[in-house]
Amino acid sequence: MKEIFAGETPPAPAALAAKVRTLAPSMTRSMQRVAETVAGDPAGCAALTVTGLAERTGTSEATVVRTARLLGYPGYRDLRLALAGLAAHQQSGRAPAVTADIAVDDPIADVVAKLAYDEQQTLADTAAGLDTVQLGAAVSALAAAGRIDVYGVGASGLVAQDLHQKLLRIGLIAHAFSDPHLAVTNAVQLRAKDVAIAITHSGSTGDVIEPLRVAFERGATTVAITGRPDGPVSQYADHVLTTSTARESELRPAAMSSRTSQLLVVDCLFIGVAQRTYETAAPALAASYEALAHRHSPRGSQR
Amino acid sequence: MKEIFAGETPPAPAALAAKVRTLAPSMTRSMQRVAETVAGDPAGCAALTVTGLAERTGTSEATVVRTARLLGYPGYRDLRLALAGLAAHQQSGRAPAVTADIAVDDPIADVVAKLAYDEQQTLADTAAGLDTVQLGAAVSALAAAGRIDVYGVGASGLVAQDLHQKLLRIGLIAHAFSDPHLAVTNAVQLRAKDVAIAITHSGSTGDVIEPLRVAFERGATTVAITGRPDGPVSQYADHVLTTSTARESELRPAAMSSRTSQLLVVDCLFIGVAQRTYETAAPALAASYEALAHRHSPRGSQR
DNA sequence: CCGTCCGCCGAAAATACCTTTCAAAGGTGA
DNA sequence: TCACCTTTGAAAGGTATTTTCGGCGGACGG
Repeated sequence: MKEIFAGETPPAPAALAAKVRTLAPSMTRSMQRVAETVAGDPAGCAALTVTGLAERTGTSEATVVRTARLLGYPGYRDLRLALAGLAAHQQSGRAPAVTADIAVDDPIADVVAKLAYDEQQTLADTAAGLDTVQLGAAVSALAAAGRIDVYGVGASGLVAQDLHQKLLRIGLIAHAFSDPHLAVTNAVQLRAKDVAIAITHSGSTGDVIEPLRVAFERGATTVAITGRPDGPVSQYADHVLTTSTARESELRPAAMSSRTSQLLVVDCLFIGVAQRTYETAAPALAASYEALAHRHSPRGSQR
Repeated sequence: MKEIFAGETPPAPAALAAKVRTLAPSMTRSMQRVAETVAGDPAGCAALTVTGLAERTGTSEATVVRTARLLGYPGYRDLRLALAGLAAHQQSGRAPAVTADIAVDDPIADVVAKLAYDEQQTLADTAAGLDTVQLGAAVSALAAAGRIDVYGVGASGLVAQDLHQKLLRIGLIAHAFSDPHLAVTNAVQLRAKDVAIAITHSGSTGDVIEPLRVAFERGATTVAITGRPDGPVSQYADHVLTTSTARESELRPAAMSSRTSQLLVVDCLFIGVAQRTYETAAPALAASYEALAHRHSPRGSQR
């Protein structure tokens, strides 16, 4: 678990709000105050010195610097620069309207609009926060893998299956496990050239970490897709792909936005692998399409 | 002679290049060098300290500060902040390339951007095209249903399972079938108060239409979630919810965007039902959250 | 051609700001 | 309750920025 955090986050362009949300759970109270203040008013904070921001948040300079570090910057100075950039950025793109939470008495049309907006937001945040270097490394590993195991339980289990289906379609040998026992017993079979992928929003789902650990110890390349890159799962992951965490509410469980985010990551992995293995992937995709065609409207369909 | 410049120029937003040109004649040689460097590469200069910029322009710190003053900023620090903002601004200006298709040789970062953009587009299209009346009717049927069966095969099967999981979470009696035989044999059991939902992008997947037909004939309320509302599946559907179809390409199969679209519809159904059955849904959601909590980070996480 | 003046320039001192260290306060589990 | 670990802010320690100040070079008049 040596340098999991080394270069974990690039300077971060505009996805600051998303990053704050992602990292908030792993922050201490005072750091959260700082992070929220910063995310809430980038422009205002950019004008403040360390001391100023410390006063405004009722904390100390040290805490402000610590927060800046956690957000991926070398120090406060750089956070401040990023803040200035972000301020200029959102100055141009005027604010949207449907930021409100979904309420019990919202008419159905509002629900549609808000959900769509939230999911779009989640996608944007995920894309902005995704470390393309890690992604590229994961793609390379997948493209060269002899065998690929994907672990996920609950809502993440469906994402695991989605990835599984996709990889099969381009001719790779992949398996998806939702059963922790099966996952572990199969993980034991993995060799150095193989790849194991764990999908967990919380980053601390034991049922998923365990098989990844086994795969890691067997020498396989391991990938974690998680919303908590600092969580336990990262200990056994060679490459960590961070999904974004949207605000949740009583009616909108976290599973919903995490799923959207995870699926985007999975899609990126898939496309990336398909590019690398184009020679075999393209015909395989075409073949699977062909094979399905005749299953559409074979019976019935008399107008 | 301190405040000659006080209030002379406002912070200056993005018209820095223009200001440089305007003020250039009144500048001394070294100051012009600094100003031109800054105007030429705002992003690069934003990363430099006073000393760095002084070296790069072959001048001294004092000159850099003097230049910053002349440009209307209190000091170099503020010029640098403005520079960072300007850099971010013109960074965002160059992003219209994402409308293009995903190519085999796209760098991974482009893949991420394009995929995210496409999926966002799909969401917007779906939300815009969704018939809220049909949706409301479907929600009512679900909220009042005694039993709910969901059919979907292939990629749509995962969506069916997603809906299934969600409905279970709020205490409804739901089942998802990917196996056409099981689906049909179970559809026979449905009664008038029950609901059957078929999910098929093509609208003509026989394996899914067949159980829906059975359910329809048994008198259950039937719902179709399809990208082809004019397809055969609609014959047996009381309510048709239309998903949007994004352009697909060789590398990006239709399944990808249809899934995004279907999931949004499913989410809307879920939230809608949760609203209608709030009294029972809220505690059920809370309970399922509670039940899962202790499965997170049971082991590991030393450090 | 020389001397003096004037304004530009940069080295270095002075200051403001940022970062690090360290010890105390607060919380947690045994 | 105690020991231990985490969090936190005060203050020391560094760096970056600003200011000061004297030198340098050109311009102009003698």
